[in-house]
Amino acid sequence: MAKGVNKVILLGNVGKDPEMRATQGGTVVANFTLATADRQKDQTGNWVDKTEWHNLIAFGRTAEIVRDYVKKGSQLYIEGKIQTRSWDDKESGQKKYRTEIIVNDMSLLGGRAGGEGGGQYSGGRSSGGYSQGGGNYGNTTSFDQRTPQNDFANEGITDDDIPF
Amino acid sequence: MAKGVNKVILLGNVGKDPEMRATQGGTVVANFTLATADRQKDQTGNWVDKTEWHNLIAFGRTAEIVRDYVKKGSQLYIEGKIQTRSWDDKESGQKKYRTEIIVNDMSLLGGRAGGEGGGQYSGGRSSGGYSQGGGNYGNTTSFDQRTPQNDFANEGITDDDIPF
Amino acid sequence: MAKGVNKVILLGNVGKDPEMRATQGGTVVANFTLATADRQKDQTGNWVDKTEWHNLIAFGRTAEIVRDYVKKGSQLYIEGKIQTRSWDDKESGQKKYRTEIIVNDMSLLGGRAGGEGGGQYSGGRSSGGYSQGGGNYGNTTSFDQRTPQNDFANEGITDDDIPF
Amino acid sequence: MAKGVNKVILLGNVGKDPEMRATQGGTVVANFTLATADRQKDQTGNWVDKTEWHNLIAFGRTAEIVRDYVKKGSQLYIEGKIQTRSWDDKESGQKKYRTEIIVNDMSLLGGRAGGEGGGQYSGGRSSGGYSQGGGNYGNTTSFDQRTPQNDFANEGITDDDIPF
DNA sequence: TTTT
DNA sequence: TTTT
Repeated sequence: MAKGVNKVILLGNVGKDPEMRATQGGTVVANFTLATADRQKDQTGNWVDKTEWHNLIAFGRTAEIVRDYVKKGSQLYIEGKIQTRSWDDKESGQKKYRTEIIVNDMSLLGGRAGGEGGGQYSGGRSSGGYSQGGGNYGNTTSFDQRTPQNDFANEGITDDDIPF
Repeated sequence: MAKGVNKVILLGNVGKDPEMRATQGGTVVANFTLATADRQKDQTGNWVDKTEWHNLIAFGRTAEIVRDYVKKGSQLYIEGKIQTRSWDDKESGQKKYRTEIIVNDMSLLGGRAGGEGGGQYSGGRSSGGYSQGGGNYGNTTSFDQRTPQNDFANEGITDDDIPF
Repeated sequence: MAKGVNKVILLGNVGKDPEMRATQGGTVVANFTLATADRQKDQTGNWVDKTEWHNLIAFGRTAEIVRDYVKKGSQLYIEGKIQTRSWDDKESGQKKYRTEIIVNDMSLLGGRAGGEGGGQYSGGRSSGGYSQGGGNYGNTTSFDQRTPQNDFANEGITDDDIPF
Repeated sequence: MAKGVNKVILLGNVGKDPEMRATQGGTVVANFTLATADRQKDQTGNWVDKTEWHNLIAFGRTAEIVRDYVKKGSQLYIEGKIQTRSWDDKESGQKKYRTEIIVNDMSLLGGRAGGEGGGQYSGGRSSGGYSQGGGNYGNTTSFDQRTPQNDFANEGITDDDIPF
């Protein structure tokens, strides 16, 4: 089979500084949110602004770029795909779902990124460049990967969920 | 403001015959699922097929076309946007989320649509054509809209959620 | 039939201030160019930058927004479709082709647009809003529409080419 | 730099059997046309069908798949980018332009492909897989690559135009 | 002809 | 939680 298309294009602003993690296998993972502003008519026919929030996740080289250049407020263009993970919530016993956009391509736009100057990066196909070995960035960056195997424990993510 | 983009492009096959409903206001609503097949490498480097399921929702004129032409197995091209609704689950008291693709454009492809011949339709921008008045299709179609106001009660949808 | 898709997504910078014209029927028309930067490998395996130039054309309400907010240097996100027009070149007698992107949606990004402050606009579906009657903007804007019927004479465009 | 996006999505039918060629360097090249059907309003407000023809070009592994599975009538989903080449026409001395869609991704749909059964293929990112060495397909396929270096001579294409 |  |  394999004749599907699952493509997402987003342009919006980052809600918070990305959260950096790593898998057991050492793959860098970045989680962040993106707000896309929409304008639509309400029942009375008035135009109202509506913000949709998206959960984004990046892996490997793309995640490293997110770590280095993306921050709260950054304006981003994103290409990715939709993925819904599910797991059994330990507390309630209920099945839980979380829909995320896996980032494949990215362009940092000229938005007022939080701080000091803002990097400029446009991701390519990240062709073959995923650094899966994990690196020595542990103590030079802001995230703690001492126990990466537990990072997603509460929502059941494992290395099996890494899409490559 | 309002410089966001929230766009989804899907190409896949419909999982079940669409479920038809209507809002209190009489807007026709179609819910269905779409499977997009993907091929990705697993940890051992082998190519494995993976199917992603998407929840789709169409309104008004688009929903009527879904009702008339889309069935289990239909191969569809879809353009839409991502929307995540949330509500408080009455049983568990937990906050629940459901991410859906709101269908804006649609093309029926030549896939093996369930049955007798298959309609052919390519949705345009549905330009101004949403029939919000509800119609007299109640007893000529397969869905029961006697109590449309209750259709989404279990997941908290109201006319406020209709995006136009 | 009608099951086609013809969609273009561009993100880049405007090359020159837009040229404004009008058709005989009074529809405002904006022509401008957009540069999209690409990075690709050359034969020796080095990454080289390459700029692709696109001819964009907007009509009606969208053209008015281009006129009012877009200038040389503006960073734009564009959605549109590809259209190739052909005509017989009067001088050489040869068939000539010109491929253009018809702009359907547009978002002005935070790029350093030429001048004084820069407007912010994100085009919607231009839903039903094309002002086809022509207006009294003749002497309040920078373009001269006294003889609109001649504007495209050299490349054979007529009102028939306006896609709506 | 390098924050551009140049993306094309097409869904339509192939106009003729693809023409296969090869560059001096041995890269397989496929040229074909794709028709996308559109429905738009004419001046009198009637809906008229309009077909837009696109020139497509595929390289390497993607071209081989085109050669093996695509034929006149095939229904295709395409992702690619726009590229305009220019050269000086030797006869008239005029500058000539040709806009093409470079195919990056492709899905064969269930349309009535010319003949005997139709292959099924969905191109991935063709990640790193372009076979640039040329192969021994010379006498097993329908195209003659004895003098590949001359194939594009009349429109000035060289290996420099191959985008990788 | 743009942009970084 | 972003942005204008």
